Amino acid sequence: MPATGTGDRIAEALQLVRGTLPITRRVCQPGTAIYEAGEVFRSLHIVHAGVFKLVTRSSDGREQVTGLQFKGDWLGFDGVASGRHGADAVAIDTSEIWTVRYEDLLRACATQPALMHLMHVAMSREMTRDRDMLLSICTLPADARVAGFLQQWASALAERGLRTDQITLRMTRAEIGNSLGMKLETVSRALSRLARDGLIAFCGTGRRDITIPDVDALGAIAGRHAATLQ
Amino acid sequence: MPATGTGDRIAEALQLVRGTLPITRRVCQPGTAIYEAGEVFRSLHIVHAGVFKLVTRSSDGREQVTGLQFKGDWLGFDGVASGRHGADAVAIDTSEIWTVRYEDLLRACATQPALMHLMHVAMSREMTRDRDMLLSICTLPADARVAGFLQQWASALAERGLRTDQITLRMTRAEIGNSLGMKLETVSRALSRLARDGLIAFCGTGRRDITIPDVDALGAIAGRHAATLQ
DNA sequence: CGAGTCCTTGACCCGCGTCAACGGCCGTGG
DNA sequence: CCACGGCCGTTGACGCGGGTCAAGGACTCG
Repeated sequence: MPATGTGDRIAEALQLVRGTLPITRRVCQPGTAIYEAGEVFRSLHIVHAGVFKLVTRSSDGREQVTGLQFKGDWLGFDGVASGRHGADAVAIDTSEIWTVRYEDLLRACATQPALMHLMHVAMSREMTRDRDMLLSICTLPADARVAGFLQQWASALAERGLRTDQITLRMTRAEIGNSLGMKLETVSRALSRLARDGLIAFCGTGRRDITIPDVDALGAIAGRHAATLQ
Repeated sequence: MPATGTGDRIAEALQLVRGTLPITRRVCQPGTAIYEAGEVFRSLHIVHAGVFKLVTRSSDGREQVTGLQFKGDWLGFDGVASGRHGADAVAIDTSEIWTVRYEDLLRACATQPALMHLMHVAMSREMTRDRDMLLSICTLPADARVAGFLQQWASALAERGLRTDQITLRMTRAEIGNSLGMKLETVSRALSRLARDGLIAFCGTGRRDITIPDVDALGAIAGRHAATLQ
């Protein structure tokens, strides 16, 4: 499958960063944290391969997956405001991360407007995504949220030119549930219902590999529910 | 009550922007929208007085309050990524807004690192706030969310040096509920329970003016619930 | 004084959380 | 080789928090 326009944009962005800044690369195994909440903020990171989850914690022990970052997404913006990170960034797949010192980035931005805009776009996109997430969680029932999650995952892969005919979820049911504001049993049931209705199909031995015959049909089930509201 | 450290920071930030950029000022009545979802993005806005809500909408008619912005907060970042706004920004009180063209801002940032950092801090803070919101909504029961909402509102006022002994909620129960992911009846019941337990008290004729004898006690009820989880 | 909006409170119900049992897949060690 | 325990996923039964529906009170603006 050829890279899409968005995929090209991501590649260009990565090029631009690599061309204008000193970066360090690092490969991470699933489970390793790039940074953790409370750590002093010094650097930003760009996902070059793999997937990361952002985990926000409260002082009393509650925790919440507040974002999933794919290739081209940035990590670490949460530290800019206070000088300390506000979440953990954990690899959920074998991943490669590029790291740039925030200081270097600021300096480079002064002479490279394109670079600055790039960063702003990344932050802006992330804010929009967070809000869409909030919208889904607050207004959709469990099944639609799971369907939306799969659709988002699939389109994230598609944008990056990766195969979407067969998808391997790199998260447990509990993690998916946490990121969607529901419990693991609810995720399991939702997936079973989606499979029964033919919107997805499990393949392979484990139950983490799925195929999505029609991505748009998945996205439509959110709308279908909303329609019954009126 | 004297301005706190944070209040000073906000004042300084406003000074810096006004000193280095052409801005336009505008006073808004409650209900007026600074921008709406879908509009072409050209400018950023800084709240100079009053309160704004951000309303995110889905294509099928669901809508969600995804943020409240007080003095010193910025509006419009959601438009940077795509060139179009992704939400409505609506005044919920008589407010004054300062507007700067994004283009001008970028130019000024090239020579004024402090200005650039200021903007980054504002974006970063907003992302952190969004995620804390998600955490609350996904992990706390209704009463604790309402308590947290009041606490946040009170501390937003306190940071800006405004009186917090008596607070006027500038939103209907429906709006509060929407922003917290619950229905207006649930908000009403939660407030009644908080009042019965002495954590808040209604004052004045309408039921929008409340006093909070102990702000920290309000914040603690979230933790109290979390403690029972273990 | 009437209409409209907002808020409160009760009664009922349902989606999802909780608890529990069970099966599959893995790595480890006898 | 199989036995074992740990983790993950599925499914059922049941209960509860909060959504839904409905009635009524308080305030505001004509």
